[in-house]
Amino acid sequence: MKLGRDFYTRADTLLVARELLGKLLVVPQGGARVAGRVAETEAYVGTEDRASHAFGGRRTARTETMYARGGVAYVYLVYGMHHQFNVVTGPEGSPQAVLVRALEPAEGVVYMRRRRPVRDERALASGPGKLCQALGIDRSFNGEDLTGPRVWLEDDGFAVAPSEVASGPRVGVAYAGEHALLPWRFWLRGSAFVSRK
DNA sequence: TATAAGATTTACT
DNA sequence: GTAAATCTTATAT
Repeated sequence: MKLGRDFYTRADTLLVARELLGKLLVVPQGGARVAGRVAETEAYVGTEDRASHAFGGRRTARTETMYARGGVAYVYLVYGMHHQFNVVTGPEGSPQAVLVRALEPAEGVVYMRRRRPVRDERALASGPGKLCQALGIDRSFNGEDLTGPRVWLEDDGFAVAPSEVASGPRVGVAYAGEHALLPWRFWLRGSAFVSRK
């Protein structure tokens, strides 16, 4: 079933990041379901996190979405060419989000392959930019309500035991100093679909 | 105004 | 392993 507002608005973003593992990210298109199981996430926590776009309370046209209430999509462009899909968490005015970094293709794989002609299924969505290309997520999804009909996360009963969740430092945030070392990246232990080997 | 660097991926050496 | 592609934002002229 589709995750409701209450899942996202909780205060503990790290908990949301952990619990998103194993859920399905669904983007219906062409009358079909296109979905992947979340294999890797990263938490970006509020104004104190030097790695976060909202560090120090920064507020720009791009980061405005991070300040929305939990349960909306934060989609932006990095390096001028790759989209990143995030889930906003916490209450309105609290800029926190969880970056979805990797998916295991689950439904509508043919639609994903149409946009990403790769041989190995493991390369379809094993990275934050890759999964956006595979699912057709672009900036038009920024601010989209995750309890609405265009994109959402759902629980299909797939259980993830605590021992199956691994954690470690986040990727690509070396500029964040000591905050770059915090174990705020989570992934399914042993999954072949995470972004790094 | 100009420049540098980034929550990355891919192709080529 | 290194480099290129190229939009947004921050900081320096």
